[in-house]
Amino acid sequence: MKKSFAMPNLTPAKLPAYQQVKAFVKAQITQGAWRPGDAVPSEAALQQKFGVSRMTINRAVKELAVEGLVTRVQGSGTVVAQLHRISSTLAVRDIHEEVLERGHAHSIKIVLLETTRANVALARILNLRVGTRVFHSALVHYEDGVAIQFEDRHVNPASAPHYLGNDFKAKTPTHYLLEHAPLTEASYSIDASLPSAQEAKHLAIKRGDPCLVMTRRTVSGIHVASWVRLVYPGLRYSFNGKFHL
Amino acid sequence: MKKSFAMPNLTPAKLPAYQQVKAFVKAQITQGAWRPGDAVPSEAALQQKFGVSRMTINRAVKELAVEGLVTRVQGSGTVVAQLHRISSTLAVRDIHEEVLERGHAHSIKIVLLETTRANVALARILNLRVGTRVFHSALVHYEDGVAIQFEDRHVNPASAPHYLGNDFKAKTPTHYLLEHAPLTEASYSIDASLPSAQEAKHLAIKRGDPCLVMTRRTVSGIHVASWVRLVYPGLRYSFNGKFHL
DNA sequence: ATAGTGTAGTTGTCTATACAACTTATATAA
DNA sequence: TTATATAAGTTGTATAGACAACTACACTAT
Repeated sequence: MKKSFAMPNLTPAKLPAYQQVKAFVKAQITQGAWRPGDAVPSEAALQQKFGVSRMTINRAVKELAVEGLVTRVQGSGTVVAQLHRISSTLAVRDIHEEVLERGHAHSIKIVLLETTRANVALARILNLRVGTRVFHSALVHYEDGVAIQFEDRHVNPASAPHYLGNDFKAKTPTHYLLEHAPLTEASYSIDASLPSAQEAKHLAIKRGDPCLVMTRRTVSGIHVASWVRLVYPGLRYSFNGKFHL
Repeated sequence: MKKSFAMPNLTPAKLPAYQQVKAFVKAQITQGAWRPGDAVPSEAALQQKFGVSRMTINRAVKELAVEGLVTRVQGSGTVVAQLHRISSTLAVRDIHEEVLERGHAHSIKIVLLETTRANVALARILNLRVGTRVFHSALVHYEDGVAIQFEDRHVNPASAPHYLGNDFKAKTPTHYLLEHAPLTEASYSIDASLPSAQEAKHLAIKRGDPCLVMTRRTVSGIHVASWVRLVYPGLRYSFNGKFHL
């Protein structure tokens, strides 16, 4: 007899013990019974209450701490966290895949591919000496023929010496770099600003149309691998996120 | 003798075993020895290698999975994750505290406080019937006298029946709502757009100056608690995030 | 008053073991 | 060929216990 027949399991299965403990604590916080700053019962107390081992309680509360619902201090205790966080994971990922996932066609126009030399500002960003050779690429990404992103990127040759040899029509810069320069660190900034004349032209928008601009600096090992400015037409694009207890 | 004298502890203390395991796996990924899609050794294999109990290995790899570096499938195994994530935690927090943390003075100007009735769009957002009473507040936040945020908020009376009775000069809407309507769910969207005439006036910017706009919808228990539009002058404000392996 | 000591309570780490749940590949039977 | 069953391997959950590390507080000696 197939197990799936014997146990249709239409009713949700009993939750693991540690999940039940988590759910209980969450409920107290959600319903306002325990307010920010209030003490959460000690592991020993919860162990008594639920009749499970301390390791199980520890796992539950530790996970809640990772999720930011409670704050733990060794030797002192656990309290309900002061602020609820929207944990939004921003993926450093290939826009090619993003577009395909939406069921649309992705295409690229190459605007510029060159080797140039770092000026003062770029040298500081990439942590290089002024005048060092750096690669420079600029391209436009289209979703179903509509321009959605202007990508202006500078790459440190020490991280990806054959960057310019890539066929960007087949493999995006992001894809190439994730392959050839494993990411160890990244920082980004999201601004609103107006496009440059070049950006406006390639995105087919007016100079006065606001844009979302993400600048991102990625580190691979000991080198700053790349610095990129991604310009999105503000009227066609937004960053979204969600959070739930 | 004080312990801090006896043990200056200038050399970093020996890491816990699970941290060492995590560091090892991270290093393999960082250095490119294990590439996305590659299999990570089984817990049994790592247990052999490090000579620790399986629980310790399990903790290490499980945490790496939470951090998004590896993907685990019960019964199958662990593989290096395909895409590295920028884990940026966006805090739903009081701008009052934010400003104070920067060592600046925070002040508020109340633009509008009223009770109104939900139109079709607002009713759908707040999950109410058209015509239901809702609270409406609009205010400007200043940092050292400079306008940094225009806050336009609609609140569901079912979640915070005494919202309008709050002294907003003393307690911001965010603060009040976090206290009176514990957050259970939130979703947000970040756009670039131009300010309305009213927003431009209160933020002391030009109609053509781009703005970062965050719209946020918060849920408390069974009710949609509030919907808010936060307008930041794009030339003075940005959202930042960081990620590291 | 001040500094140090001790103690109880709390969280952090780790072990050795056990069984459950699931995947994959192989062997077997219809 | 097509199901079905079996087995081996892997991760998920849970236990009971132990010791370490740290905090907070009361107490003591100076």
